[in-house]
Amino acid sequence: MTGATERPARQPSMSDVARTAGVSAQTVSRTLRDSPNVNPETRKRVLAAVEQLGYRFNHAARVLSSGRSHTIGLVLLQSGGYYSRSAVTAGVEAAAGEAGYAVSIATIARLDTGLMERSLSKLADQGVEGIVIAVPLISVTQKMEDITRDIPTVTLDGSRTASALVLGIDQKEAGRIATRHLLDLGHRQVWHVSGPDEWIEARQRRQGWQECLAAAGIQAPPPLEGDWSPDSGYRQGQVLAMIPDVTAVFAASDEMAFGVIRALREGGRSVPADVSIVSVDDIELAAYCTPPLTTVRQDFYRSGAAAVALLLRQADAGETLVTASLSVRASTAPPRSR
Amino acid sequence: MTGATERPARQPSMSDVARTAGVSAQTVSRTLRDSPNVNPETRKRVLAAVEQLGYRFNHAARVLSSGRSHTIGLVLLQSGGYYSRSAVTAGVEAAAGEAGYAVSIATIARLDTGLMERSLSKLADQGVEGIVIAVPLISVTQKMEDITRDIPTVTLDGSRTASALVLGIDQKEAGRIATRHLLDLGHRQVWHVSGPDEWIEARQRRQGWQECLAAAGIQAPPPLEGDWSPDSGYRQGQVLAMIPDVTAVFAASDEMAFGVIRALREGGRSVPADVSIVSVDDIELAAYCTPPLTTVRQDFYRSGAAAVALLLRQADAGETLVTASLSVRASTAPPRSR
DNA sequence: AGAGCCTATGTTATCGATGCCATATGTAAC
DNA sequence: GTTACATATGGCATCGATAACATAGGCTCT
Repeated sequence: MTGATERPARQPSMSDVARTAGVSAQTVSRTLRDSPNVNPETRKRVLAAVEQLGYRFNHAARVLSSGRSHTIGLVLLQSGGYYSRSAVTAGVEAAAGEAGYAVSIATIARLDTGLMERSLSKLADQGVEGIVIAVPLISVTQKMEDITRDIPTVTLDGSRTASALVLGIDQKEAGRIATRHLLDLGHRQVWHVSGPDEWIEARQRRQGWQECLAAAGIQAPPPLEGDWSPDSGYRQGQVLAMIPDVTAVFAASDEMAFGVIRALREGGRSVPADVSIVSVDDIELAAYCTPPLTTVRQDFYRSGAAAVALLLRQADAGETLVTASLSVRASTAPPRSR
Repeated sequence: MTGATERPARQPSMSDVARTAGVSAQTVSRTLRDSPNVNPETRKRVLAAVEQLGYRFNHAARVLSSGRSHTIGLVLLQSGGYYSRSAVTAGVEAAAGEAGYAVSIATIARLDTGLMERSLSKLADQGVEGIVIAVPLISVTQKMEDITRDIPTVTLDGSRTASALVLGIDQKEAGRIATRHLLDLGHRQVWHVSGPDEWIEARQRRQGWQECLAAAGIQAPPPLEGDWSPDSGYRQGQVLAMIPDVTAVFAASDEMAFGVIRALREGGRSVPADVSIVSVDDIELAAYCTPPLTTVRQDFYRSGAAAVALLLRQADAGETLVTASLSVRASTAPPRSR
């Protein structure tokens, strides 16, 4: 028979705990939130009841009644550099976790305004209290503006909306450092394999390269555009291999540099004896390939963490949080004297 | 003065929309969930009101009242292979997104039972409807059992709890394929740089290697243990470089293979002329290093997506969802005839 | 024409925790 | 010995959406 005492196997709630501990639900709530005014004796009873029933609180209910979700949204691009994506994610997650925030991710398959809008909406619907955008905003739509106005947002690549904070990684400086290094070795010209033009990071690195050459009185050759992938580096490397004068190349990412090196080798050029290469990122593998890459180090993990700190108002927007530095290894050398 | 019409700038709710559209909140709810019984005329009015007020629904309220969170939790390890982590994340996110689920991530800094418990608790508290565990479960505690009993869980590395589903990536097979390839080329012995022993994946790959050698009547040399990092591969490679007999090495990951190759080179051995190397993963860079790596491909993206499908009961547990296949490139060759 | 059944819509209770206010002690101050 | 204030606890409304039930027309069928 269908007795009155029948119980569905549902999660115990706060009032179940309260009943078991012989107190009110309110007291349970206070105990679990470490409210000051709870008798140690009572607290012990409550905690025992929690343990006994295997109680765990209901996030949704808490969010609804407190109006705080304690969640941060992270927007990532599915393609475009496995390394940086992982590192940023790890940094965001670590910093958020430390501050008691959960992270909800939204990946977009490709750079597309519609997809971007949908991702932001999805996060907004989830009630995230802050958003970290780790993909470039090519064009900013009204809807995107609306959402980023309502919810604190940090962009990690230098693109900006009216109200999003921008975390200052000085990409131009990275381009300058790389180019400068090659010029200092004695090279008279530096070619560039850039990232896709939609990426502000790519544009800034290219700008740094151009400015550095200009400062040295050198007319920059046309940049060769890749898409961050090793394969795109390979294809542009094949182009470079056909140009006899090339002695120095600045690749906008380590992964592309791998491709460039392979193409140059296959084209009969030795690295670094014939051609020197510098890139940006300093992924873990950079030190272990042949030759070990000279590259400009960027701390993605740290910038992810810094983004969260910014969101949570634990840091100021102005701060230059992440800097670039050169790791000199074996893919660069002075030009061969003729 | 403090008029009665004063309005806090809070998000509009369903009843606000209802009022504007001149219908009940229930009708708004039905409209937004595409319930069949709504007059097209009414629907239009409701949608107009939604648009006008910039209404977006409250996830927490929906979760609370419907009892469904439409969220999947993903547990990742912070270290241990950037590539596989990203790829799994992307796969999980894509599959989840397609099914209308959000993804909440929990990263653990290192393999530690306490951290693992905390991550699972965090996800459970958030009311996730399923969990994908992409890190090895070294030892399974009672608490972990409890949570995975309540919430559908898929583990991606072959470790198991009493109730978690296991997605069958045949790591043993990967080890066998790699070893077989080297033996087929004529090598009489194959050394192994393995992953950390805590990882079931590492153990399985090692087992495949051992079995394959045993089947060929070869006594396996002691495996050299790394931690997946290129650096650990480098250190074990230095050991290998001191052993004159070594002609073939099976590295448990591409990243370690990079390190092994570097060490062997520095030790005066040429790859593949003196020593052949096969590894596992087929990361994007594998094709572009020097020499291009021969490696066993594993589709992490697909396995992430498959894990979600399993969770959502759109696939059966038995299915062998992800297979391994060999990508033969230039890091392997027949042994030098003496 | 009335039974029976769809369709479109409204009403009310409910999910689980918290905010706010009320209340009951204890206890220090005048 | 009141007043006054801190400590410990309970009661009730509330957050925003949905489930379950209720109702009011309009239609079909016998």
